[in-house]
Amino acid sequence: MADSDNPFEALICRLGRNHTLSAADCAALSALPHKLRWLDAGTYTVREGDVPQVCSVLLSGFAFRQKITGGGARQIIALHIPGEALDFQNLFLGISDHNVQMLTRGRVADVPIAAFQQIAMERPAVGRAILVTTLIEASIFREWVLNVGRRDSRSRLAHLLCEFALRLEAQGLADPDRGFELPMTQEQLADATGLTPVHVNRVLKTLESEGLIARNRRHIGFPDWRRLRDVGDFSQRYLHLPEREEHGVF
Amino acid sequence: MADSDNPFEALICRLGRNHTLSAADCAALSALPHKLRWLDAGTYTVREGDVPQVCSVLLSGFAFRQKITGGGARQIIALHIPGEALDFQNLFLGISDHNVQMLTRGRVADVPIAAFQQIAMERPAVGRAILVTTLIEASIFREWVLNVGRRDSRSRLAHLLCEFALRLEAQGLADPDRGFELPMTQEQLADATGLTPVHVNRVLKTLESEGLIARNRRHIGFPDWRRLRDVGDFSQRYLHLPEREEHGVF
DNA sequence: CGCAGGATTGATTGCATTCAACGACCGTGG
DNA sequence: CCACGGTCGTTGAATGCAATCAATCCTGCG
Repeated sequence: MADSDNPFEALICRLGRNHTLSAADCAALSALPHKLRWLDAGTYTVREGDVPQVCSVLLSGFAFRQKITGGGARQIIALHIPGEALDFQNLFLGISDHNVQMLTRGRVADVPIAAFQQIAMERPAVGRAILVTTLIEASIFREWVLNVGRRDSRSRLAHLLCEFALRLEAQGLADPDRGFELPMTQEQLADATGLTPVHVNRVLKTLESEGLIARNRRHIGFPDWRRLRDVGDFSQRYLHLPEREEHGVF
Repeated sequence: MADSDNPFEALICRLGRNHTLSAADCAALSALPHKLRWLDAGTYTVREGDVPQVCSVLLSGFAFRQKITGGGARQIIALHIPGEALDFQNLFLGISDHNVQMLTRGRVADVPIAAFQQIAMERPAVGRAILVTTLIEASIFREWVLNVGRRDSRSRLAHLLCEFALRLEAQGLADPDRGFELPMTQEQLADATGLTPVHVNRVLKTLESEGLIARNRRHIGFPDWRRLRDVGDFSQRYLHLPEREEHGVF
């Protein structure tokens, strides 16, 4: 292991967010065998059709899931932020039905699938935490079906920005007051929203001109979170974030 | 219990499809406490915002998941056929983030959530079978994001029909050679594909005139399955059906 | 018979796409 | 240091797919 710090700290925090883990559970998670790797943007961690042998845990940087149509059109299905495991979806399924790729350069810890399966079966609380995490991912998939199926371009983008901001905040990776660095090109935004890059560009400019977002290169600010949230028809219920008092700004 | 037959037979068969269950596991499932109910088309089994107390198992008829935008547009997220549990997605999540509704009149067995949680925690094989089932549902959500996000109307509808046909067949509920009875209005098809009812009507007529489907009221036949599959850009990998020889017709 | 829900058809509109070009930024290498 | 190439972002004009609006047609049913 390259560093003294526990690389699974963020993951444990993430898993513990929706289901309490004992100290022993956390220790077992920390002791998972793994290999650390740096991956460049665009690197695949899972390919459709493969039978994954390891489950990568994202330590830094960002990743995404995508599928491609026969015609070559790409749809981004989900975004992943540090602290999330990239492969729970494939843990028990065998052949992968989609691709997982790095959005930016970042570091991952590759854990053998068998090790995750074992810990999930031997430690009910961990198994349950993993199940809950995958269920939340499924909830996000559902919201994306709605987003892409029934919202107009303006709402779609606003919704995507809201989701990303809130998830970053929940993981302690961004202070929404200051906005965040959106690690995506407009082409990737297009693939995530089912639009074209050109149209994404126009909609972003619209949102900016309306004072709903502030842009500085890839940095996105939220001058009027409430209104952006309304435009994006955004309700955070589907993220199943733990209970807490209303956030000041959000 | 109203009838002598085991109402969970189809569910057990379904759960066992992707993960072997012991006789004891099956017996435990069969012994789940439950109440049988007949539900009319349109009846909700879960409502967004509710904390479900029971998990309904669909015994006959069809059901679907849906979400509504603030503007009132509805998106159908998934379809459910007999033998499927309607609420694994909410089993461990608390507040439901979407609605589940009957598509047709049908019969369900309501099982207390706690009973399902208990059996899942006490019987690792059952827990794993439930996990795998929810992962497959998630895989279907992903494919729907792609379908709605990146396919044109013709492909979307063709894809939907292919999926439904294959799932019915896998559950032994339809013989694809003879087609099947599609339990949806064109408006519901529209909500499932992110289109308008009017456009669904036109696309269906196109598919029919091209010889890709045969229609007789709600009955859909497949005069040229291969071509329909191609038009729908359909690959059954994402359904994670158990391995077996290629189907004669499909 | 008449009603109601769903299916069908036509005419028109509009949102997003497509095609094409240009511009801005950045790292690289001469 | 600056020219160069590549990626990404921006803009304009034209096109097109699906939406919208509005009737009309079926068909089962009370």
